Amino acid sequence: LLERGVPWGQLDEQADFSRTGTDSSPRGLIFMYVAATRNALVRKLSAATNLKHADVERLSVLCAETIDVGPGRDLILEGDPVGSVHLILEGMAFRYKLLPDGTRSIVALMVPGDFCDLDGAILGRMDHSIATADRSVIVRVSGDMIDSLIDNYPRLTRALWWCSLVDEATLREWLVNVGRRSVAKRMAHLFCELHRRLSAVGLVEAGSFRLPLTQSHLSDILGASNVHTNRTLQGLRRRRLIAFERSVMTIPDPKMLEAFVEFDANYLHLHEAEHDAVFF
Amino acid sequence: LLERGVPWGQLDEQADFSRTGTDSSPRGLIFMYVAATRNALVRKLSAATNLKHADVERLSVLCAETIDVGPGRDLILEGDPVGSVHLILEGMAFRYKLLPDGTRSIVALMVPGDFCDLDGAILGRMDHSIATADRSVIVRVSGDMIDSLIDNYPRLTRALWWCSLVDEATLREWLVNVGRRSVAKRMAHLFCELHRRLSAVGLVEAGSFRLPLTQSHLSDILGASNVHTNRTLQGLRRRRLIAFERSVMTIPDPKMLEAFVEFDANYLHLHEAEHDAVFF
DNA sequence: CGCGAACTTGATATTTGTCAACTAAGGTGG
DNA sequence: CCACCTTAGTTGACAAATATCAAGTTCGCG
Repeated sequence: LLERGVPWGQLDEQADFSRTGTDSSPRGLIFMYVAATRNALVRKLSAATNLKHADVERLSVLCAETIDVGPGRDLILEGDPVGSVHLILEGMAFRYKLLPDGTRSIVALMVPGDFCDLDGAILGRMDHSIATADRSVIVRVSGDMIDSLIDNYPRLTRALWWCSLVDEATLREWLVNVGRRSVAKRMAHLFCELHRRLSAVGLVEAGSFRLPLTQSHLSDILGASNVHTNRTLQGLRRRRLIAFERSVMTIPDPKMLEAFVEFDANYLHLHEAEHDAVFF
Repeated sequence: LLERGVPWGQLDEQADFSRTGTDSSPRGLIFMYVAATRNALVRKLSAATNLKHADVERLSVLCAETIDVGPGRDLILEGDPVGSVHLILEGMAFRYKLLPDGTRSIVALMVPGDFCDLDGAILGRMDHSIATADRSVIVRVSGDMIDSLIDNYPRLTRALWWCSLVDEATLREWLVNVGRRSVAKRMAHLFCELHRRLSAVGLVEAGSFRLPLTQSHLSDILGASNVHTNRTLQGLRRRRLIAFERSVMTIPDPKMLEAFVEFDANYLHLHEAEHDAVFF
């Protein structure tokens, strides 16, 4: 759905009308349609809040400058001041903290449509680091733009705030996960979550999605040792709850996996409200 | 510092000038001074962002209606729609989730100056429950007020957003804590955090603060069993790192406790910026 | 003075971590 | 195209951390 490296600003004339079924739309609506189709962020926000034409246009304008980053690269480090905000367009990134003994703890995964350091921009300084897990296409938005957005676009501000609150809700669920579930269930829960989140942005096909994480990444997400993560993964494979190789995760029966952990997706706040303002 | 049940709006004439050392302040400044002294929220926000006179006044107006709640009472339950927002004035509350098997996981502690369900107000529905840990005085702000605030007070909106981002940062640190530290260190880390947070709102006296949590609460925060929590607590007591009885926590040597867990308070974002706009 | 909740203790079971070796896969220079 | 090298993944044996179970004991309060 997202074509690698094509800035949305240039996509106006490539609109696919199969969904609107009309060619009499004013240019602005075409733009919005393209943006909404191509941009996981706009899609996410539209599902949750009632954005108006001007909001979506403004949001799309933000996304002029994209950068292409290889896998395993730090985007920003703990302690850095934050001047600009990054938004994942393609690929995957993660938030992490290093303990004094060198142990790593991964505290969030970011998929297309997610902001990386919106929090840092408001708080002023990063209290954690961010790195890519995969080759990624990322939009850089200047801090000034965020500031002016807060001053002039209350609906958009609310939408971005909404984003950071969904991140927070996810963090709460991860905390429950690590605090109160066995490693096998933690792992299954993580995979259920990713399945849902990636489905929501159209990145799951036939139960499969790209998951560019090593077992070491998984360990640092789940708070487990590498050895135990390895054995747990094998356990889930043996039960045919998942298949995972070469960075491709396949969940043959999502219902079964969700039943295994009694997964409740409410915390992801997907499809929270029916949107009505984006296309009309 | 906070006198039980006295709405701040009525405190104008009770101002204590010991800190300003002047009696020529215009009435507005007196009001702001009182609000900033009495209201942990205003204090917190002022430390982080540059609020103007009108912002502080607006913030104080929000706090007209207070309610008094006993300990161990649910304020709001998972799944509830959120119509109004609660702010802790006095006491302590916590966020929690219940797993299908009845296990509880506590995912946040709220102290005076913290919002309870600002997240629910923006997201629309609670994805977790909130209960008091102690008898508490709580301000109820209507959702409409929050809405109009977002539309008309961008600086305040940013300040409230800032609050929710600090909550998020705290959640990340809790996740690291539970995922990567032994129970003893988790516990020490929690106590370090509370010491800092309560100090910031003036609730620590001579190394002691009220901590109305049972060992069962602690277990559900730390992701440990009751028995293990009990033994770990005894271990910290034996090493004279803490004293904790009758809901009073005493930390004889905070430096020593912080050294024990290599505590780094950056994530709390206290004293982030020097404020200049509140008193002048 | 008695009752329930909170706390404490010992014995034992389970989960998970650590260590040390080994195998497989992908990438690189000759 | 192969030899090498590095990283990721795998395995078994063992140790440590933590949970569970089943009794107590103490504390606060009516």
